[in-house]
Amino acid sequence: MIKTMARTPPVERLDIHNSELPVLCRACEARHRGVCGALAPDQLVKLSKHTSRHAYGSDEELVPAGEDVRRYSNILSGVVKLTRLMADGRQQIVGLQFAPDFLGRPFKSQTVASAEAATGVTVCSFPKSVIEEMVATTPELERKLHEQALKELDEARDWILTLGRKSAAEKVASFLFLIATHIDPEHKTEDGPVCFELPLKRADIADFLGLTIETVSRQITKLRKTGMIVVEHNRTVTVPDLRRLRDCCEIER
Amino acid sequence: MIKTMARTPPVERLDIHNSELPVLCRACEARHRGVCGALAPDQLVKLSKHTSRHAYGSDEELVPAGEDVRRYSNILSGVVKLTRLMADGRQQIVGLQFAPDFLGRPFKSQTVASAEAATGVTVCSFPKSVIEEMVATTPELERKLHEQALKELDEARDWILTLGRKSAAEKVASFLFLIATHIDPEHKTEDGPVCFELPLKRADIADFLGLTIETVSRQITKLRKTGMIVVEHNRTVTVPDLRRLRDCCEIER
DNA sequence: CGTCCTATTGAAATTCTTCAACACTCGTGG
DNA sequence: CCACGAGTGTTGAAGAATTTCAATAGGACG
Repeated sequence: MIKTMARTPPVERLDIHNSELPVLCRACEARHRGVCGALAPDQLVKLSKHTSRHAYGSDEELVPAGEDVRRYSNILSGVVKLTRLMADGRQQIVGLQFAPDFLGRPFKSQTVASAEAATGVTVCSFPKSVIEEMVATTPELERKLHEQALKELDEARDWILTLGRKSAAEKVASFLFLIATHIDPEHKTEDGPVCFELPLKRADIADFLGLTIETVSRQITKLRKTGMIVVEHNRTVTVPDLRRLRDCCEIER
Repeated sequence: MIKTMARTPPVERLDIHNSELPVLCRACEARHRGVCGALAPDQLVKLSKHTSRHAYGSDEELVPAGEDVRRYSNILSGVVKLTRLMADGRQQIVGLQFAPDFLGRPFKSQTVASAEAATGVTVCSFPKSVIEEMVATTPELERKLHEQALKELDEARDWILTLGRKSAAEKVASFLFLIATHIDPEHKTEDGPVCFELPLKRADIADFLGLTIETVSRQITKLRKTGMIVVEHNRTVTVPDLRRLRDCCEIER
């Protein structure tokens, strides 16, 4: 599970209104840091009437590409990959989303990318129409969605640099750094030691980095052998010194 | 040049109010298809009080990376490249913008990418503060900006696929196809013959595609020799059959 | 006419992919 | 309890794609 912002929930205000909130929303992360934070209690009540939770297993498709989408979602837990497919089967992950990100393309019923669960994923979903109605009357909601779009755009452009100009070694280091700094919402450090579960298998990492499985594997081995990371059970990664890993990414400016 | 929306300008309404419009805005493209389309005449008057036009030569910097930005702009003509630089000098273009795109990162004073003129560029610029004030009171303006952000996000993800999974030949074909379909706002065809000036020199194309100048040159030569394109004076490109070029991009889904 | 900038082309070097073999884990069922 | 297969990950060697280095050419401009 991952959070995108460090802000702590406004506890007192929450206590006051908690009884007015739908049961579903009371303990929900997205209520504070996600788009629902822009909604008033009565709006949440209205929304929750059409809301349902879903769980998906690894590699299950949440939103198929090219289909008419009628529902939007909030990611409650897990990691979602947005993937694009080419005619000959080549695949590329064009975005990763973590809780409590909003899932869906506002103002468009079709997306070229499909959304798949990378790990186990739970979402809270609601009809497009209800959200679009609320967007029209609640500027704060549009602001939230706008800000998420801008954040995703920033991230996409970061990734364009990585894909276009970095070597395989730097790509893998950049990926690990990305996960290390995104996987734990509280632990927003950029240095020191970190330990986490890789949310993606090698094939997904390869599709994210524009590499092959084998190259990813070799680069991970290299990072292991230089002590940059420690890997257990293929998925559990420990980074003894995050700053040293960061240096492998060659990011700057 | 690119359109953000398919909607045709409301001609009658324009005639009625034309005399109320600032002189600068009357003939402006951004007035209809850009963000200014969301503004009422009195807002345009207010904005135009703080507005100024600027012209930039090729490779001039419009917005430096990492600096505090106090002004936003509309691109009136020309092509702007958003570039990111790595510590060792490697460079990547993370986005291309055409008239009448909006230039600036709402809600943030710093950007990691710098904006440079790829061709000669003219912009209409205004203080950040004025726009942010108007955004707060004019939902249509935020909507426009939101939609542009989403459009740019879609384009960035298209490009992630190109960078991550396409061969050099497909990348160059994709770039030419992109330019061919974006350079002329009126001529929105996806097939038939097209002729245009390349807005980027080889070094820029390389930085956009994550390749070297030499590879770009070789791939262009290959496309020339197969009759896919005709090139004059290094910059003037004719595509006899746009659909055939599109097939070289291997896009799908 | 020389210089700078841009673009092209060739040959060698490097990086990454492809193909192939193998190892590990986890369930299932004999 | 072990064999089996599927899914996942690692490693090696050969091959292909792209980069690097180097040389050349053309145009614009003083």
